[in-house]
Amino acid sequence: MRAVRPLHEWNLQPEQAVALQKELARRVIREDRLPPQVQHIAGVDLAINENNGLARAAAVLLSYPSLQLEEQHVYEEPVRMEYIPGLLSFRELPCVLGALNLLRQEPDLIMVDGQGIAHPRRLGIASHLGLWLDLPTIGCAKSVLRGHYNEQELGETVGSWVPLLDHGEIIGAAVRTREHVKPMIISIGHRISLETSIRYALSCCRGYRLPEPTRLADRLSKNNAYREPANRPKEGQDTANGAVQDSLWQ
DNA sequence: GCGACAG
DNA sequence: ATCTTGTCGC
Repeated sequence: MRAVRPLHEWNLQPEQAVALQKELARRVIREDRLPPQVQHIAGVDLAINENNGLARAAAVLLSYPSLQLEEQHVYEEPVRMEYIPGLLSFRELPCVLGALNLLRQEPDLIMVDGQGIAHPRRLGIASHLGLWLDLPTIGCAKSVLRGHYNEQELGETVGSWVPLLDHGEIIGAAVRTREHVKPMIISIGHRISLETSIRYALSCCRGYRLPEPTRLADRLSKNNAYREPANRPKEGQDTANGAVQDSLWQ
């Protein structure tokens, strides 16, 4: 993907990061500023391997609306910061950017595993990423960080949704992406409206709770992460080698 | 002081 | 995020 101008430093103290978030939040665009024809949607996620201290980010690119997988990349680097609620982007974004940088095709829209503006300072990881790349983004979280919604009024059928409210302000929506399953928390990331965000989130679902972009990125970030079965001889491998390795197991 | 707290 | 077996329901 094209190179972008860094917005700021990443290695900041928590209080500096908080101050920066307040500053950046003012730049988030909450209206639709995306191509009339969205043809490619990217999904990103990150997993951590506690065995080696590495964070592995995954970026996938899907065609839209067909949702065919066109690209998938992973990028690893050491975990740089502990998890602090509200400061997730400072822990995960540098690595996520590394994965997105491997894309050949620039996406029209990016879906992120986490909040957009449904955040204490209105700058969740999706919004932060959108500002950094100046691309439309949507926050697709599995749970609430900030705000509340009325569970009673949320229907059980796919497509129903209720607003996520923070002291009366609408900061997102609880969206039923799958029947009888906990709703996704969808919020504006950047350069998109809430209504449009919900529309894309739903049109990217294929029978699972998570929209495909995020679901596939989530899977990719975990699958390659520390999953090499021990010495299992492969087809066509020298039998003598297998014998030697078998003996080493004794 | 107590509760809440993306991933 | 990660751990972790069975279990309830469409």
